[in-house]
Amino acid sequence: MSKALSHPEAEAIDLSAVLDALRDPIRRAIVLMVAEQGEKRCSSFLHCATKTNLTYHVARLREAGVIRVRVEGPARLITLRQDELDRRFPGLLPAILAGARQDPPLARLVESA
Amino acid sequence: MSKALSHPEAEAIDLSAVLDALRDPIRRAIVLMVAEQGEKRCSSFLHCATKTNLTYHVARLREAGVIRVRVEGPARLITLRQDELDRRFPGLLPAILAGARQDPPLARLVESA
DNA sequence: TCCTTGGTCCAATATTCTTTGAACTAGGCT
DNA sequence: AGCCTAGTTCAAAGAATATTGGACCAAGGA
Repeated sequence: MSKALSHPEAEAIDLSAVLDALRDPIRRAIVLMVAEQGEKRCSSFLHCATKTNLTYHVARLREAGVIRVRVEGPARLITLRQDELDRRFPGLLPAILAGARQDPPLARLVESA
Repeated sequence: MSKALSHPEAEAIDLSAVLDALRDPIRRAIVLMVAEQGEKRCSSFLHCATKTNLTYHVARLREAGVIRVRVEGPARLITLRQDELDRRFPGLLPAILAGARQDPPLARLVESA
């Protein structure tokens, strides 16, 4: 039986956890790319970090409530919890995404995916 | 001769550094209180942490570009770099402050100051 | 001058976060 | 079955953060 990936409820999303999740450039790159291109699989980010390390970063984003991960066959598909997040912390995610877009090295990471 | 406290230029403020600074509840309490009550001295926050520890947290906020610290006699006076921050990352600080206000334990910290 | 107030600085510890390799599992294809 | 793809798990090592105590310093008042 496959383990159910745990996601916090929308109302339980914690500000410290979200800021903590988004303070890392690799994690911001993942989030930015999903924001711009929609659902992505983990392997789309192998140019950012090793496989093991990606598992770690994706788990942090998921546990913070920033992304949702669903299992489809052998792959994990990642989406942004944009609406839920914006209801809980209005304006926060858009502001951070805008900041991420201004960052050339980060934008380059997103390009190269 | 008194050391000149270093503050990053407005354009040099880094998103990772800002999120890093604001991910800590003690630091958010400091920022929230200065946002609501205007200029404050370090000692206003002694109920949040020890003296030494406050020096540390205040330095992190300053080095991230979130607050400005000026020396007046024996005291350090703290203000928010609200306008500069909002020009660099529009909407970010307001969103985080709004989130902080929703947080009962944090709001209680601000009350008790 | 001595004392108090308001903080700083340093060094040590504790904790937490990040990264890695090696071994593993689960699904799907042939 | 055997193999590949996609990703997980674990343990260990390394790096960064947080917290504390003790000594210190500078300004201002008695």
